[in-house]
Amino acid sequence: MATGRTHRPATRSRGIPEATVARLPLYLRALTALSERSVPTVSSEELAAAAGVNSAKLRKDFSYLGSYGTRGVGYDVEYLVYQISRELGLTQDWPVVIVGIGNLGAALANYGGFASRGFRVAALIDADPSMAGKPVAGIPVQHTDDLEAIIEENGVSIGVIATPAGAAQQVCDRLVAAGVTSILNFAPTVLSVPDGVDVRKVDLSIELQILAFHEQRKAGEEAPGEGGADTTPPAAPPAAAVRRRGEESEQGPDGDVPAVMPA
Amino acid sequence: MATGRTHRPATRSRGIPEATVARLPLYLRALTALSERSVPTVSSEELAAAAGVNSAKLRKDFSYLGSYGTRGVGYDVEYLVYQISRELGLTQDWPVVIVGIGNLGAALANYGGFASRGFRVAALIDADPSMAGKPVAGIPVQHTDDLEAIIEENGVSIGVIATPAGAAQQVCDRLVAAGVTSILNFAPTVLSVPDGVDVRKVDLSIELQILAFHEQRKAGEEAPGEGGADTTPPAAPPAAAVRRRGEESEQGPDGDVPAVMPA
DNA sequence: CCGTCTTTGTGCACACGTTCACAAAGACAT
DNA sequence: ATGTCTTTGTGAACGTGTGCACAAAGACGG
Repeated sequence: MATGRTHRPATRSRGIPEATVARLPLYLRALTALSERSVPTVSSEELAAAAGVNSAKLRKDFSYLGSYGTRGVGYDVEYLVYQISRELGLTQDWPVVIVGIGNLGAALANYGGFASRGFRVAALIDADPSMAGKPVAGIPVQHTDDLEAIIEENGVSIGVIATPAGAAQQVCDRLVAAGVTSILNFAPTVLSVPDGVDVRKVDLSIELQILAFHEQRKAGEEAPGEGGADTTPPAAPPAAAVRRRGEESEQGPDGDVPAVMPA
Repeated sequence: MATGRTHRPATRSRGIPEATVARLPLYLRALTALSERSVPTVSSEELAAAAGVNSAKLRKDFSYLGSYGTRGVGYDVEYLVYQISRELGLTQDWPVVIVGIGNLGAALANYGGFASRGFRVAALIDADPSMAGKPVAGIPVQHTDDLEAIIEENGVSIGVIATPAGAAQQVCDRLVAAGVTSILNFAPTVLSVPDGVDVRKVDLSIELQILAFHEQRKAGEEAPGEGGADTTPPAAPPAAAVRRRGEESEQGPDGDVPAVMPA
């Protein structure tokens, strides 16, 4: 039970809200593009459009960083690029390791956007001995046995897990034990980590399921009277669990999908 | 300016909160694992632990679906699997196309978790003529020219974009024009889509930058007096933009990083 | 049939995030 | 200098999400 926390209540450390932090990279990318086109300044309106957000939100986000920006003019692109980079910690180099060099791991290793912004692939690690030494994206794959040594030697604090689900927790534990305190998890599993370790997950399957939900919603609203069960009615509920559905006063008052009553 | 909406305010269609929808796949995965182990029932406490969330949150999430579950006992695993699957629209098959068969696209095509839950890779599409016909993950790659025909023939409503950033918007436009209404975007760009089209993005670079932020935060708190600028002080702000920083009454009252004063 | 014990379902309070709308700050022209 | 005009920075209102804590529901034993 007390193995480790999975949720992260400690995020609200100081100052910048988590939602804002998550948008900073977006702003940074838009600003970088402007910088490459030698645009000297942008208004919040323009930048917001480029980043795909609301201009008020953008201004509030920036207000957490400080009062950069000039009223009546806008923001100095170069200056803002630097400020956001600094805030995100991109003025220094972050060595990362990728564990699990299958299809996905290899794709990640080859991904250009990695190195572009302060991140450097320090090592590729795989459990398959036959992969050892084989270069992927110009970097020789190393064996899992050396994981701890690699982490320590390179001062790695960010690890990327691209292993099968079954191996993820074990790899995670070893990474954490070796000193990694931030993990990006591509394996479809919930990772347990001790306090102080950040985990972010990227899960293709989950994203698709969320899309499917909305997709179904759209289809059901256009063509009503179709969104019922179309496969075999499933196992019956334990006893008399199927009863109300939107009865208390909550929920929408329109023709809802009735709870499937089997048996 | 009025090219298309990027934010999605239309999500709150009816009933189930977006945050809950995003967690349903998590519950479903945990439940499926239990189902395979032939566990008949789970309590909210157990299931919450398996899904890495708070049990109160889980119960509230389920309460939006209806009153499945038996007090004093818990939830019937099989029944709940079905209910969530149905709610997510996984009782039907969703044909998807993957556009851009590079390293990442190929990895996605090979990803097993795809087919496992209602999703079927209907086609792989790439702009490179030399790839046409070449099988990836057992599916022959087709050329971009046939995109519209493929979408229509297969009734595809979900598209995955794994192209380089430069091509993403163009591909997106074609997908949408051909009838796709949900897009999963792996390209590091903001996509503009008309109302009614859902876009979810997966961006490795952004995730890493968020981790870097927290990583820097951790390092800065442990060893104070180190987290300053360590690269060249950047371009000067436009005029006199650098002034206050946490002066109004907001922000943490401790020794903050002073705004770098260049020149 | 009644009492006890477990676990759900949810009202309520609070925290977080978003958006509006406007005063204040400065650029720029005259 | 002074006035006008643009755009920032932010107070305040609102909406969404989270977590506590407890009443109600039902299983189960006697």
